[in-house]
Amino acid sequence: MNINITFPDKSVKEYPLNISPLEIAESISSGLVRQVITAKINDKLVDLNNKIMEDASIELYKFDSKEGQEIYWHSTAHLLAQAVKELFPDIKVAIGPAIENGFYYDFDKEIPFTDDDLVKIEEKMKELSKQNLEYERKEISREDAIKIFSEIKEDYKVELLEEIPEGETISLYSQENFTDLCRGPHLPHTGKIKAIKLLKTSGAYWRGDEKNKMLQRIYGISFPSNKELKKYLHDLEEAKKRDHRKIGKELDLYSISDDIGAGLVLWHPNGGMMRSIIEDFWKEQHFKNGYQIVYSPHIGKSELWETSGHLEFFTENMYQPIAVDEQEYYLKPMNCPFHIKIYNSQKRSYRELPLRWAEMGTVYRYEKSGALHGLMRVRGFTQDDAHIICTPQQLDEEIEKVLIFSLEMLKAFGFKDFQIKLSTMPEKAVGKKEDWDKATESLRKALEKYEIKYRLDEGAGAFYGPKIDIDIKDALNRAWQCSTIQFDFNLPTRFNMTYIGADNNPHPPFMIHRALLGSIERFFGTLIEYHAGNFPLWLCPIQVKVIPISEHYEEYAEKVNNQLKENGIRSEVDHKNEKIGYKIREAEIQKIPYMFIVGEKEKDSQTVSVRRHLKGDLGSFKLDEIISKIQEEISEKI
RNA sequence: GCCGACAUGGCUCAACGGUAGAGCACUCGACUUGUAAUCGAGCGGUUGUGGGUUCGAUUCCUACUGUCGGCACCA
Repeated sequence: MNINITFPDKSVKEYPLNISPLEIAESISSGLVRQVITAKINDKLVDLNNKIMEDASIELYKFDSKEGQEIYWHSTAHLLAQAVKELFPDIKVAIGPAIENGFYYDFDKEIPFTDDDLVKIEEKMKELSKQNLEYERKEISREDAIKIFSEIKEDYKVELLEEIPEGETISLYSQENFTDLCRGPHLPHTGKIKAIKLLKTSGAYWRGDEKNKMLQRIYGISFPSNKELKKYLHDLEEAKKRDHRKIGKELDLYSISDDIGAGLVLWHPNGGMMRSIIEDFWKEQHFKNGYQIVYSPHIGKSELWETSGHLEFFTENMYQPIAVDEQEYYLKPMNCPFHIKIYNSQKRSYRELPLRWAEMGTVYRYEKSGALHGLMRVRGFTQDDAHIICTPQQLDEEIEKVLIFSLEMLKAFGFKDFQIKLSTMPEKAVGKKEDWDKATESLRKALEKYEIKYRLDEGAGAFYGPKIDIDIKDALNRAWQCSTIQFDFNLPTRFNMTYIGADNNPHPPFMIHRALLGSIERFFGTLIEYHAGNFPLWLCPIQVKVIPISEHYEEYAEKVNNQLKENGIRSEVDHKNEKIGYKIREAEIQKIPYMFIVGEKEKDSQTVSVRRHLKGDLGSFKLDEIISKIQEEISEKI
């Protein structure tokens, strides 16, 4: 008896009943047999030896697909666990999934793994992979599975099994004498795993809960060829060169000093210049978008933070109070209470709304030491904060406006690649359900109206309201939340905010917190990594370095420099008594976009020889000509 | 906060149970230079901080501080 197999291109071929995806691959090409990792039969991923018992659609996946990689890495995780169990029979295994880049496996081991252990484990994995051990699937009852894992004292597996709902298929995968609870599918055998690298170890809580035991995690990656592994490791090294902490030091942008305190940032003149440009642009854009600027102090009395609820809910993130005149003052962890106080300073009419109040507000939060990270996670930072206070009728329009504003802002700085998520009501929340629904709906509508791709994060909203967050990834692919648009159903009530409606009655307004860049510090960190320090011209602290060939041309160099300055271009003359090659090298390392080389020729013809960072010599230009070219580049923000 | 690793001049890094060395940077001198490092000399460190072991520690132990990689947190 035969069955019909439909391929992704809609072509249909006839095969004998009980044929496997691997056999189908064999019928196509030997190259495919070598490369195929998994198959989707009727939209379900299966092992390659899975028998097909009816007419079906098929899709074969190689390592170049997301599906293929996931299965490949997941199988490598099993191989890792097998190797670890062989070397350390007493440890217990927990879980080991594939992740975005590679895989990990968590183990319960009293003494953490050492670097030497890692080397040994990797060797063992390679040894096991050469043995072409088959990944065998077996479906069994829950009782039997619990029995099996209880006998071998794999408590974590038993715990997982006990939580699998009744009636669900339970499958085990074994290679040789190692058996793991797993949904699968897997590679046909370990021999498919050619190149393996264990990357790092770390502690990780069982089931991601701080209250649980800390397990030992091993991260790794694998590829079908050594060449791909090498490339991956090379790319990783390259990515590390874009680290804002490294570039921040090299370009003298900022520093963080132990003597001042962890997570407290010093902005050096170069970084300060960039920050000032960013802030000027920010302010200009806010005025254009109907915002008003407010300012508020860095500290406030304890009563304020009691009213706001921060002392109750946020206290472990706040610095200790300062006692003055029998009063306690706290450094502000947020700006909102101050903006609300401005609002409450007079009776508000619906005719005034919406109000959009923005502030570059510097806040202090006591972040846990382990959370600190360069500019990305600090203890003192300046939020580009704003609060929008409006009526329910104005909600949709305000959300749309702020969403578009925020995307335009990121685009102005060159960001094209970011992830947007919509977070909805968590289990513990304040405020009326109907307000939550209205607000969430408003956020969702705005995203959909502009066809913005987003991920729905159910239950991940703040306790006080739903939100849209925009994450930007750093050089090592770690996501950092920058923009955020959050509703607040907590503070307006706590501070009893109202406006007088057309009906002459007081009504509670809607309040939206939003930060477009997030914080200047974090945003600057992502900006550095995104551009690898090769900033768009308009942001560069020094745009042109005028480099005289020798001391004889310093006068002409100064003349050029002055003309650049008069035209609003940030320039400097290199007065060092060095050869031209040295000075160019230095300017290149400093990533200065334009170098004007001036010597005899240039002086005589009143020109400059232009070199562009990373591009090289552009030839000779009349000064006016290159100045207008640069001005154009600056105004276009490219 | 938790797990692990690490901490040497401004920077990058070396060395050692017997009180530290290189390159770059910086200063001075010579050279007067044509698109990624000219040569020479000099300056610069009580080896993160405190305690302990030792005849002697920067090296070994310990606590703290900080950094790095994860985990957790992220109003």
